[in-house]
Amino acid sequence: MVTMAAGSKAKEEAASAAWRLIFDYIVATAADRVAVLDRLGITPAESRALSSLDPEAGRSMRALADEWRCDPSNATWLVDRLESHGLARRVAREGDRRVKEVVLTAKGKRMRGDLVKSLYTPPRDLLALALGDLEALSAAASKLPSRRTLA
Amino acid sequence: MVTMAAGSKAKEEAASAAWRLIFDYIVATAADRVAVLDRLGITPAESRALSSLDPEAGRSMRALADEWRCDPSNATWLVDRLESHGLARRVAREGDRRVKEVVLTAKGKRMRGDLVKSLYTPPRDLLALALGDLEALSAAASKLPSRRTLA
DNA sequence: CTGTATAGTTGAGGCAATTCAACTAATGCC
DNA sequence: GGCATTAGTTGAATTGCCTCAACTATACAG
Repeated sequence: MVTMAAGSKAKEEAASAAWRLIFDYIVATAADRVAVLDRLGITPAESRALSSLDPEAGRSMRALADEWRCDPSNATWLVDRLESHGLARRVAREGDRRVKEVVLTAKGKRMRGDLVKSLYTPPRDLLALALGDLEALSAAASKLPSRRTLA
Repeated sequence: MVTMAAGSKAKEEAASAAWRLIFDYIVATAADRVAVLDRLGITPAESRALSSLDPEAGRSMRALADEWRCDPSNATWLVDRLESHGLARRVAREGDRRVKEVVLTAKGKRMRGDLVKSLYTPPRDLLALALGDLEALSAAASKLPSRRTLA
C-alpha cells in the first residue's frame, strides 16, 4: 500500500522472521510439554482445567464453561474428571444453591503448582543463549500483550 | 551449586523470564491456530501429517509412522484421511512394491502451502512492536536450535 | 403462588485418535 | 524353493472430547 508508513515493510519482515523462529521453537519443544502431562498423569483438557482454577478462589461451573467455550455438560464432565482424580470438589454457593463453586483440593493445588512450574521451566537450550540475548528476548516479549497468565 | 560459573544464576532467571513471556504469548494466541485449521477443515493430526509431507518427495508409511511415533496402523488411518480429502495418494515404490510412498496431490500441496503460510504469519500484536525489538527477537531466537522447520 | 429463567446434570451419541492382534503381500537370504 | 523379515492393512476395542436434548432443582418476578 502506497500510503503505508515508511519502514512498515521492514517491520513486517522482521516480525515474520521472529515469529517463524519462535513458532518453530515451540513446535520443536512440544514433546517436553507432553512429557509433563504424562508425568502428572493428566490429559491436555485436564491441564487446561487445572490451570483455569484459582488456588484460592472457587469458580462456578458456568464461569468455567464460558471460559472453555464449551457446553455446560462438557464442563460437568471435565470437573467430574478432576474430582475423580481428587484434584477438585464442588461446593454449593451460599445464598444461591443452584451454583456450584469448583475449588481445588490440597492435591489439586499441589498438582497445579507442579504443572505451572514445569510448563514455565525454560527448555534446556534456552540456557545456552548469552545473557544479553535472553535479556533482549525478555525485553521484547514483555511488550507483547499477554492476555492471560498462569499463577 | 557453588561450583557454577559466575552469572549462571542471572542467566537462569533471564531464561525463565523470557520463556514465561513467550509461553504465555503462545497460549494467548492458540485460538488463532485453531481458527486456521477450522478454516482449512482439517484436524490437528491432519495438519501435522500434512506438514510432514514434502511437496516434492514422497515418504513411506513406515517413515511417517516413525516420525509420528505411532503404530503403523495409525499412520494408515491418518493417510487414509488425507486421501479421502484428496490431499495425498499412495504410490508403490519402484523396486520394492511392499513400500508405499505417500505423495501430496496438487490440492494437498496447495493446502500445505496455505497451512504453513498461515501458521507462519505473525499475530497482529507482533507488528505493534518496534523494529528494534523485532530484530532483537529474531537475533536471539535464531540462536536457538530449531530441530525441524516447515517449508 | 405461579410461571419463567438460570445452574447444573444425565444420557445418548459421535468423531478423533490411538493401540493391539491378526492378517496379506512382497523381498531376499541361504 | 523355503523361510524369516519387512511393509502395510484390517478389525476390534478403548479413551478423550464434545454436542444436543431432556431433565431436576433452585431462584425470582409479578
